[in-house]
Amino acid sequence: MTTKNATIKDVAREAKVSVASVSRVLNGTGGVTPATQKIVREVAARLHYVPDNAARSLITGRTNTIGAVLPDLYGEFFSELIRGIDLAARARGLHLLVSSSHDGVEDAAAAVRAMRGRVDGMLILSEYVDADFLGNNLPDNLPVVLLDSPVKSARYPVFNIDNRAGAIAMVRHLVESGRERVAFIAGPKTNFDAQQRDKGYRAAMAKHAPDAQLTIVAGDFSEESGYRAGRELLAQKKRPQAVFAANDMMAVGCLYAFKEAGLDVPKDIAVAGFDDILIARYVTPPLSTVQVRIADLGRIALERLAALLDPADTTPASVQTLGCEIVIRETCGASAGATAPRKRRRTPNT
Amino acid sequence: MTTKNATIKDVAREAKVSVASVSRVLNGTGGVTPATQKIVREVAARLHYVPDNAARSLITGRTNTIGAVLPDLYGEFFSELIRGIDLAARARGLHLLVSSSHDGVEDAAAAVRAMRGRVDGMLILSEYVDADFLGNNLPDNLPVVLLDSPVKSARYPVFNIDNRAGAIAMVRHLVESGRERVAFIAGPKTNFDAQQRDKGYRAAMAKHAPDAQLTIVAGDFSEESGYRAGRELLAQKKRPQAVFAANDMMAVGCLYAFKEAGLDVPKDIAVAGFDDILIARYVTPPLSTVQVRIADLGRIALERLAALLDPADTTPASVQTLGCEIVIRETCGASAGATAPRKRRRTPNT
DNA sequence: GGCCGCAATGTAAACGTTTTCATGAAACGT
DNA sequence: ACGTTTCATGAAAACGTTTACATTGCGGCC
Repeated sequence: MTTKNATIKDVAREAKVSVASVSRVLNGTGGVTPATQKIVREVAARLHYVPDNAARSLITGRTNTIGAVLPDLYGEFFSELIRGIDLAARARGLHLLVSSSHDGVEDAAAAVRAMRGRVDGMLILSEYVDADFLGNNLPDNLPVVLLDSPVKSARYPVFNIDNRAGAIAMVRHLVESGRERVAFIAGPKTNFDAQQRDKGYRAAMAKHAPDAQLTIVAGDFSEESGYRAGRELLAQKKRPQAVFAANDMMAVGCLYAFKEAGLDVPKDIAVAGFDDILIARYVTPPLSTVQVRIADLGRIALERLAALLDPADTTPASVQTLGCEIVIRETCGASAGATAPRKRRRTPNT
Repeated sequence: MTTKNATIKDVAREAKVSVASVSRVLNGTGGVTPATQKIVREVAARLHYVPDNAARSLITGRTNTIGAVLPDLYGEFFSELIRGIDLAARARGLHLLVSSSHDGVEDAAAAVRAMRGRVDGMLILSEYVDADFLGNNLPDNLPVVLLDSPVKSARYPVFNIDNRAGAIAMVRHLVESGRERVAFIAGPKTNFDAQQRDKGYRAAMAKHAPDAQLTIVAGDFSEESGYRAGRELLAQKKRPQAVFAANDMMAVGCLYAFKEAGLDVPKDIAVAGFDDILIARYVTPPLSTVQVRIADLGRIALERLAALLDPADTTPASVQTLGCEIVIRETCGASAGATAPRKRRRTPNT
C-alpha cells in the first residue's frame, strides 16, 4: 500500500480502456456503454482512484472553491459569519478557503493575490479594500462580493448591515422610553460598521431628541474600552439617562462599570448594545441590543457569489442592506423573566 | 483591462527571456543576472502577473494548503479551534481549507476525498474517523493529524484534551469543598470528549467520594438539555450538593433551572462546567469550569502537521494530551468580585 | 451490398507551471 | 593560447486531467 497514488492512466490501463472513457464515466458526461462504465467504476474503486484537483482545475479553469477574506477569526461576529458562509457553500458543493488576520493594506493585498488560481470567486470583508485595491490585485474577471463595505461600484455587489437604521431604532426606543439624554460609546474610527452606527446615533438624536446634548465617548469594540467609557460617563457632571454602545462587548464592559459604581440598571441608567452576541442574553441584567443576523449575511453573500460564478449571470451589481431588529431586554427596563415576550422591531431589508 | 490574465509566457515574451528565467526570478531560485531580474520583475508587475496555483501545484505536487475537517463551525469551541489553526497556518505561509458539518460517515468520507490534490495535509476532528476510515479514503502518504480522537496508531499523530484529568480535578475540588454528593450531566454518547469526562467523573468519585452514590443524567451539550437535567435533579428525593456538567452550555442551562426554582447557588448547590467558554465569566453567578486552551490545541496540532509536511521528518506518531486548568468562580463558592484571585489548578501536558 | 449515420471509443492537444538538461559564453589557470 | 570550469540562459519534458476531433464498428435503409 505504500505505492504511489493511482492516476487516471492507471485506471485506464487496468480497465483496458482509454483515459477519455475513464474521464467520461467518472464525470457522468455520458456516451459510454453501461458495460464499460461498470468496469471502469470497479477498477477505480479498487485502485482507490480519486482525481487530482490541481490537474482538473488547470484544464477546466474551475476550482469549485471560493475564498473568504476576513480581518480576523476572533469573536462571535466572524465565527457566525464564516459559519453562514460555510453552510451555504457546502450546500452548493463549494469548498471554502479562508484567509484572515491581515493588518495592513499590503498584507491584505498579498492574501488576495495568493488566492489566484485557487478560487473561483471571493468574499471579502476588509477595511483596506476599495475598488482601486481590487482592480490592482485581482484579475478583472474574478467574481467578488464585498461585505460591510462603503464601496459603491457597478462591478462589485456589496452586502451591508443596516447599522444606521438599527442604531436609529434603538436610540428612538430609548428616547421614547423617557430617556432623552442618550450617550454613545463609539467604535474604532476606521471600522465601517462603527461609523454607520455613529451616524445613526446622531441622526436619531437630531430627530427624536433635538434638545439633548450629544455625548460621545471613544471606544474600540473591546470590553475593556467599554468599561473605561462607562467610568468616564459616570464622572460627568450630568449623567446620561441611557448609554448606547456601538457593540455588545463595550456595552457589557460599561455595565460592569455601572454595577461597580453601585448603579441600578435600568432604573438609574439604561444600557444598550449592538450585535446581539450570545452573552448579551446571559449578562445580568440581560442586555438590550440590536440583533444582526450575521450567519444570514454570510449565507446571502455566498449565494450571490455562487450566482456570479455562472458566467451567464447578468444581474447588475448593487448594494444591499440587511435589516436588523432591536431586542429589548432588561437593561432597558423590559420586565424580567425568561418567558417575557421580548419587544422587537425589525428594520426592513434593502 | 478586460484582457485575459497574463501567464508566465506573456511575461517571458514581453521581457524577451525564456519562461524558465521568469520562473527562476519569481521563485528566487537564483542563477539569474541582476539585470534580467530587474526586467522580469518590471514586466511581471506591469502585467499584474500572478502565477496560477493550480498549474504550480500540478507540477510541484504541493499546494501550500492544509485542510481542516471539522464536524461543525457552531459554537465557541470550533471557532476558537479554527482560529488557533488559522493563526499558526498563516505564520507558516499555509492556506486553510475548511470543511465542516458532515453528518454521517459517508458524508465525512466524501469531504475527505474531495480534498485530494487540494491540500498537502489534513487536520481532522470527527467522530466518524478511525484508522480504517483513513486508510480507505486517503492516499497513504498524506500527512494527517487527528484531534480529539480515540485512535491509537503509529501512523497518525493525535492531540487530545485531557478531559479525564480535568474532570477529576474538578470533582476532587468539589468533594474537598465539602460536597460529597456530586451529580454529573453527561454529554452525547458518541462524543469522545464527553466519554472521557464521564470516565473522569467516575474515577474521581471512586477515589474521593467512594461512599457517595453516583448520579448521572443524560444531556447532549445543549443549554436546553442542561436545563432539563437541572429540573430532573431537583425532582430527586435526595438533592445533590453539586452538579458537574460535561460542558459549559449545559451548566448554564442547569443554573437557570436552579435559579428558577429559587435555589441559591452556590450555597444550596454548587455548579461547574467544562470548556471555559466566554459566557462562563458572564453568567450570574460566574461559572466554575475546566479551562481548555482550545486555540492552543489548534495551534499545536497545526504545528505538528506542518512538521510532517517535510518528508524528512521522522518523529514517530504519538498521542499527546493537553492539560487543562480548573477555574473556580462563584458557582463553587469562590468569593465574588472581579478582582478576586481565581483559584486555578493546572493538569500537566502529555 | 454499399452507404449513411450514429454511438462508442481512442488519440492527442491543451492548461500554466517547474525543472532537467543542453548550450554557449565568459572567466580562469596553466 | 588553450583546455577547463563556472555561470546564465533556453528548449523541452513532465505533472494529471478534460475535451475537440478522429476513428471504429455496426445497424438500417435504399
